[in-house]
Parts: sequence; C-alpha cells; structure tokens
Amino acid sequence: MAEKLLLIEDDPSILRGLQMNLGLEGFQLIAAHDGEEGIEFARSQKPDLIVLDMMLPKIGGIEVIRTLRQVDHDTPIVVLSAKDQESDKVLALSLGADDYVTKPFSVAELVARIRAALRRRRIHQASAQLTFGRITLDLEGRRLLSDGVELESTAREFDLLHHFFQHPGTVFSREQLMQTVWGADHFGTPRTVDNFIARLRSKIETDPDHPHHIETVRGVGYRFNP
Amino acid sequence: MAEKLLLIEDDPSILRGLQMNLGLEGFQLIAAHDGEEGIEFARSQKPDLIVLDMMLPKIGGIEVIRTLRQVDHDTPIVVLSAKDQESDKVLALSLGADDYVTKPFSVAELVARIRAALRRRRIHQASAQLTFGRITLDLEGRRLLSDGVELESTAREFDLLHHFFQHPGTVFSREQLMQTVWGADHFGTPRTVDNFIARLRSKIETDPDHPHHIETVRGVGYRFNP
DNA sequence: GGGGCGATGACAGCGCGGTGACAATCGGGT
DNA sequence: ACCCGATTGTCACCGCGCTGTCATCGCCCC
Repeated sequence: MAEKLLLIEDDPSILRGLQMNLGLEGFQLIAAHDGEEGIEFARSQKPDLIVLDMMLPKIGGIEVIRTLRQVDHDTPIVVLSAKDQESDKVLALSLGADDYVTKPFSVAELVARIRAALRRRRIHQASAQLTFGRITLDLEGRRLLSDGVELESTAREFDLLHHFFQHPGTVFSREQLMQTVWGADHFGTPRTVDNFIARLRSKIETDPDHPHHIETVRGVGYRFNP
Repeated sequence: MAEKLLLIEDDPSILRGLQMNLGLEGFQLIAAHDGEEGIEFARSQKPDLIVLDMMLPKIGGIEVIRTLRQVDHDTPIVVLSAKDQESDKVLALSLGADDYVTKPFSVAELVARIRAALRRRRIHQASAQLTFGRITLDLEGRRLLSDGVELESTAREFDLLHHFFQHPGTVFSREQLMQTVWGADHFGTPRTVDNFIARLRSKIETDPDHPHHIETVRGVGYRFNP
C-alpha cells in the first residue's frame, strides 16, 4: 500500500491542497515545483505515479513528459491542465500520459483517476466496486447500481456518493464536502451540498423522507451509514 | 490540551523569539540547541510536534529528519529554512516533514502551519473514539454511544461532553465551560450550562437523580468522573 | 430555619435543514 | 454554428427542533 506520488506543481496553493487531500487519501507525497525538479525527482525517487501540471515555469509540461518517457515508459502520468488547452491534451496523451484532468477539478475525480491509473498499470486485482447494503458503485464504469440494476446518476452525484463510500460513518461538514468533492478552488454556497444530498437520497434511499444511508447531523453536516 | 512542541534551533535570538511567541499561543515548549539534543529530546519527551531549523551545527536538518523518521513516523515536523534552499525543502518533505516555512517567516504563518499539522495528525489518527465506562464518543461520526447503542445527542451536548472527556476529573466553572464549549465570543447566562448538564445527565447517567459521571461541585462548577 | 445555590420544566426565538423553482452552464447532436 | 436538453448551482421560503432564558422549586450547608 502507501503509493508514492510525485506532484509537479508550481502553484503553491494548489500544491498545498493536493498535499492535504492526497495525504488524507493515504498516498505518500513528493513535491516538485518546476519541471526540472520534477524530472530529477522522478529519477531519484522512483514514484509510483506522477501528477503533472501542464502550466509550469521554465520547462513546459509537454517537454517534461517527453523527457520522462525517454527513460521510463511505465510510470503512469496524470496531467492537470486548464480546460481550454485541447491541443495540449491530445499531445500529452500521445506522448504517453495516461490520463487527463481539467482544472478546476474535484479531488474526488483526481483521486479516482489516480487510482484507476495505478490499477491499470499494476495487475492489481482489487475489486473496482464499492458496495454498502443494496447500493453498489462501479468505479470503472462510474455507474450507480441498486440491487444490481443501474440508477441514473450524474457526475457530481457519483463523486459525492463515492466520497461517502470511502469514509463510511464519518461526519463531514458542507465545507469539507465542497473542498473534497467540488475541488479546493471551487467557490459556492454550502446550500448546494444540501441539494445534491436531496437528489442522492431520492435515488438511493428506500424511504427518502426518513433517510437511512445519508443522515443529517444537525449543526454539523452529513454522515453516510452503511 | 496544551500541545508540547520541541524546538530545534541553534540561533539564540530566533529561539527566544519562538519561545516568546509560541508560549503566548499556549504551547508548552522544549528547546534543543542542536540536532543531537533534538533527537534525544524527541525520544525522551514525546512532543506532539517538532519545529526544526534546517541550519544546524554538527548534524544537519536533513539528517535529523531521517533519524527521527526511522523510529517515529507520526510526530509532525515543521521545517524552518532560508528561502533559497529549494532543494532542501523538497528533500525534507519527501523524507517525511509535514510542512515548510521559509525565513524570514511571520509568527502568524508558523502558528497556522503548526496548528494545521496538529489538526491533520489528529484527524489521521485511527482511534477516533473516547470511552469512559459504558459511554463512548465516536468523534468521526459525532455519535454518542452507551454500551454500543446510539443515544440521540445534539451538537452542543456532544461538544460539552467531548470537552469533559478530554479533561476527566477536572472541575470547570460555568464560565470556563461557556468559554471553551460555546466559544470566547459567546455571551449568555451561566444558567444555560446547568440546562445542558441536566440534559446530558438524563441521557448518560444510569440514575440521573444521583449522577455519577457529571458531578456538581457546589460553588464552583462541574466535574466529569470516568 | 434561612439564605443561596443548583435542578428542572416550560417556552419563545431563531438558526438550520429541506425543498421546489429557476437561472446558468455544459455538452451533444444536427 | 446553433439549438435543445440535461446538469449544476443559487435562492427563497417553510417548518421543525435546538438553544437559551426565566421562573419556580427543592435541597444543601451554614
């Protein structure tokens, strides 16, 4: 366990957010602040996966991927980039990046992609499913199943429920959920969380008026019960 | 409460500054003047967090981190260093330091990072439960359990009992409880405390008329007995 | 027996969460 | 490029239950 990730990210605030969130996810982290450092650490530290921001001072992200892939074809690379850089995306993937997340991104999505990339690379046979009660999350297909039959769920709904499934029994404030599911750089009212909770309840709860799985903790936030 | 910090700092003037400022923040302080002393005190004194200056005589900061992490992977380490030592920074973090502050630093920033590191560790700790007798507080789920079955409890009730659990056997005046549980900026009558004590007693005491856990100390306040 | 302190039940205010409607945004298809 | 539907996010209003205060009663200690 305890996969070692190399984060190549020059923006200190995003870096801190990543370190905190990915740290909580149980990853061991190494941080590089520009492309040069990134290449150096990729060689010296042998990370299990590299998270690379395309917007870098000095050497650009494309150049970093090219250099890395000259000596190492195996370590998965997950790329972060602004959403309008479509050309970068294609180029990065063709150079050997494994996956691509556009900013602003939710930590849940990033984590999902990191885990997926790690899983793909290893022959790690862990079940790509999380099940509590009659509800199952198919992580690979990003599908929500109840008793094996699919329930329609949107991206946010899935991410939110995924986060709850990863931390059953723990209370989260609306602010915490905003941070981890919507992303550290997202700004919005806490009320939005309520709405998605309501939508999830209407789908997964047997009796949405008396929810069992997603419980309200008054004055604090919400808790997921298995 | 009163977290114990170990300061490893050879410069006497910086050390004095840290002692004064961090002392005022309510931390308990231990000072080591070089790396050897630091390692020794880290082992003997079991501090809650270590503040480490990278510029040290004899053994360097990197070496100190490496040595500390061989036996102890948990105690957070916050590193101080001159701002141009970028490589040290990354190396320190990859060796297991938790956070990094560059000199010249503001005390406010250092304090913020210390508190963040302490909080992160507390969250990360597995056993988020406090148990006395048949009563258990599940801190992650914010649940109050008696013999393992959940008792309904409101936010305030939980916070108040949580405070008692953290200081068993200590008498608190109503004013102190108001300050710590309700918050320093809260204004209200001391009678409110009585009410919440009564509500807690009715829930957790076997015989609420002759309370055992939450004892009245006439003329003073209340005390929690395990 | 008296004074003072704590216990407790009642109650009013309001803060908090639930929810439906709507606006903004995204994305896919033609 | 345009349109249309789905998704996402915000707002406002409603209703409930927590919270805090008061008044009264009881009890302990002097």
